[in-house]
Amino acid sequence: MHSSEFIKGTLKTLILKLLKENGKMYGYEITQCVKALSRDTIQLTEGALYPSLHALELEGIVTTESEIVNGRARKYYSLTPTGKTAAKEKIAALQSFLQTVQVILTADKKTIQTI
Amino acid sequence: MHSSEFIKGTLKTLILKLLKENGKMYGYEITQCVKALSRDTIQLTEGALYPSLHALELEGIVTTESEIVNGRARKYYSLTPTGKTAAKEKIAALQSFLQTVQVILTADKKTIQTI
DNA sequence: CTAAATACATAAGAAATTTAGGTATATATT
DNA sequence: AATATATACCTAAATTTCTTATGTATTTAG
Repeated sequence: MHSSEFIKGTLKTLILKLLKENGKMYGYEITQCVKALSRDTIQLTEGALYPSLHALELEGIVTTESEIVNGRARKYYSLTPTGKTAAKEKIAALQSFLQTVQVILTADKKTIQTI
Repeated sequence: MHSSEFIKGTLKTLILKLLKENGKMYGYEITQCVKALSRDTIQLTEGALYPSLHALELEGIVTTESEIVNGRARKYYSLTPTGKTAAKEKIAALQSFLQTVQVILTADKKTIQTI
């Protein structure tokens, strides 16, 4: 279960993507979802996740509602109207960026040297 | 020329990729190369680039040689033997990570909700 | 009954980047 | 001739973001 050092900067956008598709999710659920979707290669740390969620709330991107389920507190996060717009933009921007990086990483000598 | 906030964590690996293909490059050349390969969407900042290069040198990943070209000093960076191995690993790791993130970003509701 | 899983949180420290500044030469523009 | 732009390097303070470590608490599995 080799975690990667590359999550930097992508965490918030990944959260927004999951919230966009799932409607609402709670923190622990997000960690498990990312773990499953990444085939156990990305294990979000709680020390990174919760502060990110709190920041998104402060920014007005998400709202929260607390529930007690099976005797345990859960805090559900969902996108605000502003958040939905922001999510679309962020997701598109990240996809575009990833594609650009892929182009660079897969470029061959000729392509790079003819610049 | 909209720069992205996602470069976080990928900078060193991008440098290694370019050095791997080009043999040796100097700082300014790296910024121009990334700019061109990214169609002007990624403009490396010098404040990020030079400290990264210096760190790679300290780590023994790259070595330097200075030259005067057209009356201006250039500092060429190239991979050490250790660096070549490290570069291959880093590049492969980043590609694998990017693919994983792409999978998540392009997953649809059904896929995500059936976890 | 104890460990693991579930579920939240924060805080100190480390790492990486942004922002802003500095130096200097060559070339293109006015 | 003067000025702006491009080339070429560098650093340092502040900020952001993440890791690591720690804490609390309940449920479930062994």
